[in-house]
Amino acid sequence: MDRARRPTADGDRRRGEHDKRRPATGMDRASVASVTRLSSYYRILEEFERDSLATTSSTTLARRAGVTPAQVRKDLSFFGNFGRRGLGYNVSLLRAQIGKILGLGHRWSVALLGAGNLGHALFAYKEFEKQGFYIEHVFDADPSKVGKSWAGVRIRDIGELQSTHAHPIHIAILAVPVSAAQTVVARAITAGIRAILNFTPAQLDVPDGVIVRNVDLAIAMESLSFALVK
Amino acid sequence: MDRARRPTADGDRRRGEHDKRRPATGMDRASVASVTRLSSYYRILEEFERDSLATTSSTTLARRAGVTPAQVRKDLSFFGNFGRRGLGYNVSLLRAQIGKILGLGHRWSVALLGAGNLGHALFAYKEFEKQGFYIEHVFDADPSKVGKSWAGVRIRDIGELQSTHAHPIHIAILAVPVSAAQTVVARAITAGIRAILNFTPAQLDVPDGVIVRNVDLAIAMESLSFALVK
DNA sequence: AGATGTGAAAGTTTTCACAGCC
DNA sequence: GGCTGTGAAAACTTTCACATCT
Repeated sequence: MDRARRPTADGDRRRGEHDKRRPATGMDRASVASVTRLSSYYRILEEFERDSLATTSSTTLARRAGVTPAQVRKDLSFFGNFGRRGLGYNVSLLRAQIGKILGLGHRWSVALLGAGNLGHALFAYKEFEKQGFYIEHVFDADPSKVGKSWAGVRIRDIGELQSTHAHPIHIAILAVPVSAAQTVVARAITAGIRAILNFTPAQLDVPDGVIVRNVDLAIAMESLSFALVK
Repeated sequence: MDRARRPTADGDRRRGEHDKRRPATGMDRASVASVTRLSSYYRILEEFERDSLATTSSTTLARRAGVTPAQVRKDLSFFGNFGRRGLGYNVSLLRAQIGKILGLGHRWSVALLGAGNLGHALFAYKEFEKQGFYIEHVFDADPSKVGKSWAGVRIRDIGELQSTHAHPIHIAILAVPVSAAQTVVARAITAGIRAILNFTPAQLDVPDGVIVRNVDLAIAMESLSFALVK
């Protein structure tokens, strides 16, 4: 099978791999780093909106996000012209536009794979629902967990992942032991899931068209110890 | 106070900010991305060692890590010449050398700030101790939690963070509510902590010389929804 | 032959600097 | 004067390709 070739260790992925020769839009030109920054602008704008600020500028936004004003403008320019020269940006309009870019208008159905400690913490994590990510399915392999419920969601056997679901599952959160990671991911893909947030240290092997973002906690820690020791 | 200027939203940081005009060593030339990859090579080498492989090559390592062989060699070249031309790398030697680069020889003393759901999951996360990160302190502001113990570690009031400690705390894991993030971080810094793994969505304001790595779970999720919707 | 280590080339991202608009 | 949007320059990262060693 033809498999994705080159995800960076921390979950980035180069672009331009399977261009269909459409004219390049902002979608294609913006890097993962740029999209990550959009998320942080979005958070800041939510806050500005709560504080009833009507307008803002790339300078203000940049200071809060810890980047340069030029970077803010460049990031936004990949997707359109959202500001007005001389005036800046309308806070709620810009927030809405970024939200649309990030796909935050949708209600995303998420499956949690692995109901251990980490799985439970992620299940309880409030920020996900705020942004439209609903963990509506929980799967685990441990018979002592299967059948129990978390906040009304029944934990089902991981084998049931591939059974037909009334509604499609958009995203899987992978929080199983590293030894089970590849097997479980293969099942998720068979079940039609095309986006995976991977909390295991495993380097997942997925077919083209499936998106993986790695959150490796130990690696993040090691980048700190590297900085401390250097 | 003079403050750190430009961490990228996902925790990267440009180099070359306060060069002391020493000749550039690998430590300075290697990017955060490169160090992240070193961590993943380290994991793979541990596995090779368990499988009793004596030697390996940049090609083998690269395939497993999902990068190119040239990248493996370049990453390593920032820190030294660990291989032998024509022969490849000695698995255990290379693992040891990378471990040293990453500061994995040490026993790092870690304080967990915030004993909520996420904090508990991180406390229980096995990979940390395997790499030398020991969560020896847990702090929380909630009086109903203070005084309880997790696996022999007593949860203390966050106010005690600044009391003198017999042994220094090297790293703080920040898992408090976002509203408390900046206050708690200021205390951690007063207590002498210079490295922070930040699980809150807050953009932390820290003095120069303090290292922050952000793990923003909602942002990781948003980068998936962006890819799904585009 | 087979592999590393590394300058140089290619590619990507960030910053600069300024035209254009309010 | 203030601020955006953007080509061009600078900086940085990855890949190439080959000298060098076993």
